[in-house]
Amino acid sequence: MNAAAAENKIFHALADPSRRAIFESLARGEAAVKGLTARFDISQPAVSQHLAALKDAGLVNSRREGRCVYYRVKPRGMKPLIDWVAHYRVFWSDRVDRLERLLEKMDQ
Amino acid sequence: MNAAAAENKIFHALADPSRRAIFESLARGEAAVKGLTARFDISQPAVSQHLAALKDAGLVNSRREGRCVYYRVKPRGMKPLIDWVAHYRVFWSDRVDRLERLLEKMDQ
DNA sequence: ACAAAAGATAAGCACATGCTTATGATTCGT
DNA sequence: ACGAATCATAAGCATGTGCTTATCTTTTGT
Repeated sequence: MNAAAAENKIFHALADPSRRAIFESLARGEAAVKGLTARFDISQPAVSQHLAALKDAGLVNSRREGRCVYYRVKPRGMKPLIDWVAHYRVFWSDRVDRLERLLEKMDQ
Repeated sequence: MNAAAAENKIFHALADPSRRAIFESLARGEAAVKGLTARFDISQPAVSQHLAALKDAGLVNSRREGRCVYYRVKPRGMKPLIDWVAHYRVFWSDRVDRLERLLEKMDQ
């Protein structure tokens, strides 16, 4: 999958408020579909569909344990988003820019 | 406008491929509606509507000069997006997280 | 083996969205 | 003053999207 396609899926996945809320919830810790359904005021299928979109975007992973399926944030899932934003870092702040340069030095 | 509303508008604005392409084009330099319409294979009203969405999200500014309206990237427009991403930087790599703390020390 | 639990998938529906064409509002050139 | 140029807005339409209920699959407990 090229970069543009990855950006598309990630931006699309995070554009929906419910989906972003689920992702933010997962960022605070692993959770099963049952648990997520309890927190948000939408049906279980709706949660599963959102999770499928997040997974397709590479933002989350799933792990089956018996009847339950636990979802968790994929560590480097947001990398395409980071890279896209970093491409326009010239418009942010000098501090982030310095962070970038420092990272490059440490990579060497 | 609270942070959540700003995130919503920005993610929504950048979720559409055409709109993101227009934004990326503006990132390479200021442009008028006429010029953008020439580059992208959509009608002028479509371009204007996309620009309105980008402007509503705080991502671009506009400047009128005679009959032409020039759009350009708003310097800190992506800050809400940066902040949102930074909030989950713990999932990128531990290295980045440590560097962030190091940078904070250096700021003092 | 059977029923319940947990989740994924299918079908359908109300609504949002991105595009078009048509038109309105300003501004420039002559 | 008048027509052309530039852009914004309105109206309409085809498609996409998020939600629901219903159902299927898999697994657990008894």
